[in-house]
Amino acid sequence: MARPREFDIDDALQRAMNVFWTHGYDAASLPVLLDGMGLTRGSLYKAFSDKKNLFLKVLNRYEVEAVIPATTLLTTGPADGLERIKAQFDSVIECARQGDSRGCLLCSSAAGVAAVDTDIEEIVHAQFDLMSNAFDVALKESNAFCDAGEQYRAETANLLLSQYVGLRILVRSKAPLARLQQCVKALDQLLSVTRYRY
Amino acid sequence: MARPREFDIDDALQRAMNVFWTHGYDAASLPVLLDGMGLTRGSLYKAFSDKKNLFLKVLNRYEVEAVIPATTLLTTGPADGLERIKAQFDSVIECARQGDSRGCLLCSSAAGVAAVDTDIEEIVHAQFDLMSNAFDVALKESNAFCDAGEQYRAETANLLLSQYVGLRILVRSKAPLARLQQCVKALDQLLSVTRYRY
DNA sequence: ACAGTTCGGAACCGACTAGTACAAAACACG
DNA sequence: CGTGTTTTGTACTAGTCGGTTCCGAACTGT
Repeated sequence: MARPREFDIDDALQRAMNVFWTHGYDAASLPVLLDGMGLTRGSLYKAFSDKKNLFLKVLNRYEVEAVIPATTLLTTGPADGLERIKAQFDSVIECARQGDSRGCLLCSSAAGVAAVDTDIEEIVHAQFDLMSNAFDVALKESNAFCDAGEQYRAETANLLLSQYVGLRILVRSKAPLARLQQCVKALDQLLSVTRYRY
Repeated sequence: MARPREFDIDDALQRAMNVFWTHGYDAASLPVLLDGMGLTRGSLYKAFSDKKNLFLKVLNRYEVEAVIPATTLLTTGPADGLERIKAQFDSVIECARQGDSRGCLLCSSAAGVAAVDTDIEEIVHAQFDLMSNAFDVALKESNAFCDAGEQYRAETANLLLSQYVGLRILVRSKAPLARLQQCVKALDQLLSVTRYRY
């Protein structure tokens, strides 16, 4: 009945995510987006209404693409929960070591456009919640924290969240790799020390 | 010999800092800046060449106005270094509690414009260094860490830096106060636990 | 083959951007 | 009281922003 769309809407979203990820919301102008997504203005507005709506869809995709995998890595797996947490932070370092200084779309958005737009702010909060809860589960499934009180675990989970955010921001600001590695090493040590409390 | 400037250049810089602090670099458009600074286009360009240069001057002022005071609070004072660190984080919470969700100009810039412009990136790195060193001094002057190795202290200092950055970003993203408080409480506890290692 | 839709592409929109040019106003000095 | 110098405010530039409109092309169901 109608002419079919010439591009895959999911591919386009994927490319849009990469553009926003590297440039940030503001710096990702329409021409930059269109170029990166490989389509024209008309197609974009037909498929995604406007830039902000596109970004909202991208944020949801980022949740599926990046946040959920991270949380499942934290909440499942045979190893001790503390090992999973360390693995999580190690993977951040590994990204930076390979020259990827984009950081985390979620964290960067939190500092930028999320401070202005409430719709975006809401999504950011929700995804921070996911991360915090995942950290909490990992702590619960660790030898060091399994016997800790619920309150104490929740607090530590939020500590890990803010630690994660801070590290990601440092990555994006192109902080020297040594500094990033020191952060993670200190975190490992601090968490290991706590083990002996219980 | 000539007409004197009608505004105090330091006052203007102060106001500019506030504008950048609340809006961020990109969102602080010329009209917004001019309005906030209380002067006109001609005067601004006469005194500060252009927007980026103004921002560089503002960042330096932020160092004097906010970073240096924070570092002196960390490096001097009668109390134990660990208490100073806790006080530092508590003051961040107190800011947020009073409804100031601007966060930290330095941290927000790290996530935003510093990722694009190398001049800004440089200043951000330098100020992160100041903070990191200040944390290091505070650790050195604490009962818990005074006997720790230099390496271990440096690592912990960077942990505190990234923790600080993350917390500030969470504040700017208007994360619920409870989450912020939990972060700091967990940090306090974790640092207190480490005391018993030495 | 044809009607009915939806596509992609480009021209166009007003608003806004950072930055410049210039004339008038305001002071200091002789 | 000029005169020279600098600041001031405003008009203006050239370009970009996100977003709309329009039309011919391309495809589908009948």
